[in-house]
This record gives sequence, structure tokens and C-alpha cells, in this order.
Amino acid sequence: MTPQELAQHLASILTEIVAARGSDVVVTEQDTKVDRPKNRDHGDWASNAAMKFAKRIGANPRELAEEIAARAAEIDGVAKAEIAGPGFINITLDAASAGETARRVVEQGEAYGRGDALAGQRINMEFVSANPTGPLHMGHTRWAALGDSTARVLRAAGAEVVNEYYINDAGAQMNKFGRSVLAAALGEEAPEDAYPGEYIQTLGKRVAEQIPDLAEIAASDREAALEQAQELGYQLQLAEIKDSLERFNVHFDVFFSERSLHTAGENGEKSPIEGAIDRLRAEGHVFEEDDAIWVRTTAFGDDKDRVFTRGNGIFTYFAADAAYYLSKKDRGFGEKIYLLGADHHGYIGRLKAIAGAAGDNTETDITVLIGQLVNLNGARLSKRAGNIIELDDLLEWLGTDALRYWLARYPADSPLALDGEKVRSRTNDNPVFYVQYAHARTAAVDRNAAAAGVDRSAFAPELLTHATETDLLGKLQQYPAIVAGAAELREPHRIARYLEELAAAYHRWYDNCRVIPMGEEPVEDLHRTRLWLNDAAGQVLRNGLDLIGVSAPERL
RNA sequence: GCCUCCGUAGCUCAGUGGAUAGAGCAACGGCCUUCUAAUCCGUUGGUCGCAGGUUCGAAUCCUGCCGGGGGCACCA
Repeated sequence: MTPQELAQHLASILTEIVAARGSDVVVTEQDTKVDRPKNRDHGDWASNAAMKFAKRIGANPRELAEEIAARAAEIDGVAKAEIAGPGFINITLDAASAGETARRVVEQGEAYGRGDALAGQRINMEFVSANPTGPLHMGHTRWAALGDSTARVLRAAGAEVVNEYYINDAGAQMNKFGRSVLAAALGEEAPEDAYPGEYIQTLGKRVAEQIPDLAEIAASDREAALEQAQELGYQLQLAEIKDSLERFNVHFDVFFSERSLHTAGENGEKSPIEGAIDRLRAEGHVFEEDDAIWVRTTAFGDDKDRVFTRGNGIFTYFAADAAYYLSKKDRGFGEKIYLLGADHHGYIGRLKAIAGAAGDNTETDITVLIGQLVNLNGARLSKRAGNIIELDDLLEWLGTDALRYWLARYPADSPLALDGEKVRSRTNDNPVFYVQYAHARTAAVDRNAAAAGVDRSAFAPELLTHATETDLLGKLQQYPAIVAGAAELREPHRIARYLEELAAAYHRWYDNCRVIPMGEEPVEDLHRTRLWLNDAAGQVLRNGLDLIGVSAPERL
């Protein structure tokens, strides 16, 4: 009996009761969702449905609860159903019914916890999108971890998700980057507004190696040299970014070039930006004023209209944003998710307005997730001059698993101050090791069981009666709902918090219940059944860790 | 000024209207001839920023204050 099945039973019971009373109130499974009470005395699962429906159907909450409980007690697998307080219904499962979960988890394996709530949805998930003019740094890591984990959770809920990185490879920043790289390659003094940082010198050296005659080209045609240096520097830097992300266990399906939005088609077709402006103009959202092209975003809730062209005729960044949005729409994405830092908060209004101007629903077709900034206050961090901390250095210092876990375990809208020493520590004030250790323990038990002759030839769930066993089973039963909730709310941190609870329940169980008999005691069905439970715990720990992109080691 | 996020134990933070508000750390005290003690058990610790409101019930929803972060470009 899973909580979902219990909720279904309660929904049909309540539907009949409501109908018998002549009410046409509709009862859904959502209304009878049960939760795990904090207090053991309140049973395995509790429902507040009687309190929620009493008023709507004109009944006394406790009487309604009595009526529901009486019939809930008859459900196959329910040991007892009691009412408490103002009208809670506390349900206790019989041990065999609860214990079945262990077998179910093992049989479903990696599929356990996956659902179909978002089936059929095609979602574009854009995140990181850092300028390709330098290495990824601390500020990007939180979005990389959260974006990738969110995408994984959405996929677990049945959605088709494309991870996308928008490369700002057009405009003034790129030119500045090109001049910086060229100067470094030629061994010249850096231009006044050059990008700072050693990486420019490194890129310059590599460019000089790969274009041996760069100096000659520069002497005769400075512009040509700049173009070549800029292009090669860009490609090298982008490759570095991709490598860093892969090391961070973050994979992007699409790297979308801003430049491609500015480029006209081969047969003299307009560029995507021009095409986008034409389309929006045809819908009546574009106007001209003060020698500039504007889009009337105020018609869709923005606080001011926005310009598409600057005075010099060059398209604004926002014009490219609009064309990019239309590209996502044209590529068949329903929901477009943008994961942005709090410093981009001002973009929400105009992005939503573009969605509206494109004919999309500004509530359901676009989601802008704003994350608060992260800072790392470990004193050792400033070994590198300046306060830019590169992702690669972080990975070397802290490791992918620890960094991803810590970045994933807080909600995006909560400001985050990481303590580097804590992230790095190998003690139990470090939740990532606590959870990974729980998984390693399941693997150790598995190895030892095999050596001790405990096998899986029997499964007797009615024997799983120890308090730590019912607790652990309850946690395992909650997992699918946790995944569904995390997907619905786009909050992957719920997975991490759940894993910490699951790990705690597992450690407590391990401490109290032996899978392998002591000394000369015989192997019994209880031990064999516990091995199933151990397998199930390991499986769910693996499934959950995978959703936040963290490894599940067999040994620590 | 306007928009937005945050304010919960000494610290770092969970808590999608439910029961006595939780976890880890810190402090103090226990369990290793063990399926690896990176685990486990116990004790101490609270005006959920403040004040109203909504309701059977509010840390959670609404309003107003107070305090802090971020944002309000023909920059990218």
C-alpha cells in the first residue's frame, strides 16, 4: 500500500459519502492526500480530508472523520484507522502491506520514483548562459547545479527537457575580448579597457601558437588579425567552458549562438532578429519613435516600452532576446524556463511581455526563476588575486559531488553563504558525505550478506515490524511524492533534504536491525527480507542522488 | 520612490493552511571483541522581525510597518 493508493481509496470513500449526503462537491485524489505524521502515535499516514470537507458539505468534522475512518479501516492492508484532534484520520498499515514497498522498489529499480505528471510536455531549460569571454566562476556554479538538477527532476516527472546555453557571442563585449586576446597573442601591452585576468594571456599564447603568422597579418591588416584572434580565442574559451561544465556533471543539449540571430540567410533572407521584428510588427506590437524601433511591452504588463534598435541603428540585446524567444517557440517548446540571477530580476517583465507579444500565455509558456546570489566566505578562497573564483578551481578544491550537493540543497530564492571548509569536510556536519555514506553502507551490507550466505530467496514483509523498519519503509514510500512535488515546484533542494532524512532513517535501521546474523545464529527469513529492504534503501538513495547529479559510491 | 527576495535555536538553514515548529553544527553526556563508529543514543537551546486581518486551525495566506540583499539602461 503506497500513500498514493491510500489517497485513491480515501477519495472514493469520501466521494460516496458526499454523494450519499446529496452534495455535488467533487473529491479528487489531491484532496485526500495523506502525509506522514511527525508523531509516531498518529499512525503511519494521516488525512485532514474530513476537516477540509466538513464545511463544504455542512457536516461536523469529527462525525465526518468517524464515517471515513470506519470505512478506511476496512481497506485491505489497513490495520486501523482512528480519529484524533479536530478531525484527523490516523491510519496504520499492517506490516505486510507496508513492507511490500521494499519489493516494489527493488523491482522498479531506477524507475522507482519516476512519474508522468509532466508527460507530453516539451520544456526548454535555459541556464548559465555566461559570456564566452572568460572562464566560468563562482557566480555561475549555482545556476549550473540548480538548472541541471531541475531539468533532471522535470524529466523524472515525465517531461521532455532540453538544456540550453545561450552564448552571447555578438556585440561589444566580444570585440573587447578580441582586442584583449590579440594584444596578448602579439605580446603587446593590454588595451586600456582590456579584460583583466591571466587567462587572457594563456588564450593569447594558444592563439599565437595556432596562427603562426598572426604578427605578419597584423602588420598588413590589423582588422583581419583581430577577426582571426577573436574567433579563435572565442572557440578556445567556449571549449574550456564546455569542459568545465562536463566536469561539473552538467550537460547542455544545445549551445545557442546569439550571433546566429544577427546573421542573414544565404539567399538574402532577413536575419532572425529582423524576421522577429517583422512578425511582432504584423501583430501590431512594434512602433517607431525618435528614430528607433520600439516594442510595446507595456501592453503585456512591462513597466515601460523597450527599444529594439539603438540610435546608431544597431539592435539592442533585447531584440536578440525577442528573436531567441521566438526561436524557442518555433522549435516546439511549450514551457520556456529561464534561470536567472537576482541581478537580472528587472528582466522578468520584459521577457514575459515578449512571450505575450509572441502570442504565448505569459503564465504557463514562460517561467522565469530568479535565484539569489551565492558567496563563499571561506577565508582560504582569496589565494587567487581578486575575488573571481573560477569553477575549475572550486572543483579542484571541493570536488564535483560536494559542490553540486551543497548548491542543490538550498532553495534558489534563499541567499546562500557557503563555508568552504564545511563543504570540504569529511565529517557528519557534511550532509553530502552523510548521504553518500548511507549508500556505501547499503553496498557494504550487500557484499557482506553475500559472503555470509544471506540471499534473497525469501521475502516475508510481515516480519518488518521494528520501529526503525516502519520508519524506513515510510520514507521509501514518500519518495515518489517528493519527486513529483520537486518537479511541480521546480525545487530540486527537496530531493536533497529528503535524502538526508532517508539516510538518517537508514542509519538508524542499520544500527538496530541486523541483516547478517550474529555469530553462530542461523540465517532466517527475517534476514533475507531485510536484505530486500537494504536493497530498496540503496536504490532510492541512488535514484535521488542521480537527480542532483551526485555520485553514489559503493565505498567511501 | 517603485519592483522583488529574505528575516525561524548561539551558528548554517529546512518547513507546497494542520497535531507539541524541525535538522545539522556548536555545548554537555553515553555506545566500538561491530553487517566499516564518516554511524547511533541522550540533554540543553524558540516572542517563527513587529502589529493587525482571513479561518475550525497561520511560521505558511492578506495588509501595514521595521531591518537586510538585489534590481529599476537606446549596457552586454
